[in-house]
Amino acid sequence: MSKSNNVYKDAYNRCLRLLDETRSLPSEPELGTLLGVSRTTVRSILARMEETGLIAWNKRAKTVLRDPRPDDFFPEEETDTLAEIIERSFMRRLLAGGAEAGMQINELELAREIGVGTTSVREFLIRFSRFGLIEKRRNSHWVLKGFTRAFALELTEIREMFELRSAAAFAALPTDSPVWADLERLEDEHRQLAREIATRFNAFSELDERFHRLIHRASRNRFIVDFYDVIAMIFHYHYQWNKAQERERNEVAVGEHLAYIEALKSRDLGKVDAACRKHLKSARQTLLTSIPESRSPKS
Amino acid sequence: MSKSNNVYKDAYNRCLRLLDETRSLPSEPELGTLLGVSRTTVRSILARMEETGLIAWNKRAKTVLRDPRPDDFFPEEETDTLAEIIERSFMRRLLAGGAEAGMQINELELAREIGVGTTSVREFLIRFSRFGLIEKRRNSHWVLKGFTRAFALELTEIREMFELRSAAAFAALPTDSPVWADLERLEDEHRQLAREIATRFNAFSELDERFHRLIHRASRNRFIVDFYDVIAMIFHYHYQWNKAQERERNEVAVGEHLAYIEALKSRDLGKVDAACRKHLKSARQTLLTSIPESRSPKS
DNA sequence: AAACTGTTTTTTCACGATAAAAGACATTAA
DNA sequence: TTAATGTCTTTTATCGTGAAAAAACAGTTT
Repeated sequence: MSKSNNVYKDAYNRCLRLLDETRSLPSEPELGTLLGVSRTTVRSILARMEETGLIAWNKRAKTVLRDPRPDDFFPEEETDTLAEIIERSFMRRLLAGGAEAGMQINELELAREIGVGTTSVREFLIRFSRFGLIEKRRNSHWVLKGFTRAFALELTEIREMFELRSAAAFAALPTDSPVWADLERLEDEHRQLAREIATRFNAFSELDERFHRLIHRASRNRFIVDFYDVIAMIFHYHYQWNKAQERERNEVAVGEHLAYIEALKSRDLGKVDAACRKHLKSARQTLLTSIPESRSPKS
Repeated sequence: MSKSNNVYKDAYNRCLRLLDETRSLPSEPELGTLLGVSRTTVRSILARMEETGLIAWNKRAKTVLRDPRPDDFFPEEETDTLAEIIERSFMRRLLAGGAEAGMQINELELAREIGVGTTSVREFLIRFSRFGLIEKRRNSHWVLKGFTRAFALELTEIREMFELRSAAAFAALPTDSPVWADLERLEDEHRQLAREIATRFNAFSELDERFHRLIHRASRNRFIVDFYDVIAMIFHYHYQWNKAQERERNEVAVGEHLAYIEALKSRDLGKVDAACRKHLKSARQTLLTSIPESRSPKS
């Protein structure tokens, strides 16, 4: 089977959505940058669109013939990367109980269960290892360290250290820095969400990530910026896992973000520190309450 | 070729050194734990030792017949892991000039040049990416970010944050904690080295790593402990690269370590902070002076 | 019966091969 | 003569395969 063409399928679907807006498509290189793929892939997309009668394609002329129908799209699940598929499978197993700390992870078994080659699983595990949840025994298997209370505490300790520093750096940024406009925009989005919190509360997690990433970027330190990947990953699955009082939690968080933004805009380091601390404290609390008490944390 | 038997060869060599000390070898499982390999490998080793007339092997009886000769050993280079070989090759290219920031890395070319499969190179690059020196373009090549001044500054910023916190945690450890004995032992080694600094100054880098790892471990935070891998890696190659004034630098560092150890033993947080800061500052300076001025740091 | 040795099965590690995707080069149109 | 299209080459992503190494099982010895 060697390689799935999910890049093509995903780009094709995104290109279909473009069709609604225009009567004719731009040049191949332009489409390429627009979709984030190479011209080779763009041409496959165009070829198929011609075949299915969506467009007429002759050299530079790419005229839209009809609007895309639902069945023109490739099914969602065929557009995922292998890495995403493996990650989801792995996290499901990890969170859906029975994942005791110390348990060993079998590459071959995982690969068979997901229906992929061992190489992909190996590469996934290597990439995943930086999240601190698994560990490799030299020349041997991987060991699961478990999504425990200790893990959450270690993670949040670093997070707090990094974010306090980033927030301070943010506040010290010159007034003409473009981040202030970004912050303004995020503030608007927060206010909007606050108004519609009753119905749109699940839109928070995405906004949360963008907000914190903006702040972390102010540190101008790749290790701090990269570490947010760990946090984002954990919170991503945590949100899916723990739906208890989601609406209330998010409402509180939006309020804290707004206060935090206010503090940043004041550029008063004392206020920034206080607002940041307050938010991080409740974020930690949220994470901690969702973790079941650890059983017997051995070695 | 599929897989080299470097585990066997390395364990065999180490086992040869064991032969000098005893008249007969222990049981297979015991040898296994001693050498850190499985019983399967132990049996291969014993089989070969019997063949070459080093021992007589009959079930439990493994009597040493003669002392090992130099030519009994496998050549050193055959005992390295593929990962080590790739890392060395890669770092040599990276440090030996011509490694401009922004340059792209070609898996296939690297693999061919080193004479290994692409899979091993890919896995190496994924593992190596956490050091922050390279970055992956989705569905495409890796990009070298370069061993620049900016990199060194970002690295040391985190290092200082982590070490100051770890040192404070260390000083707060209860008196009956085993780390105090470890520290005592390290202090002795430092004193010894200080006395013989003229001849043994290159023994410092190994001692340095052990000392700092001991301190970082006091943080009881996996992210802090793991981050020392990044530091260790950089300093390892940095030591090989920059030999200028090595003796003087190391002499100074040993002195700083001793003051640092003294401060830790006093358990006075103010003193610890001061000693730690002082040492980290000069460590940063050392690293920075060895990096040539960056040319044009783009994007 | 506890700990060892002998044997078999399973898993990890690394390779070469192949389709997807990217990239480079040659050609043509505006 | 610039920027597109058409064509060809190279690189990346993924798999199946096989040897090395680990692990499990079964039979022995003390």
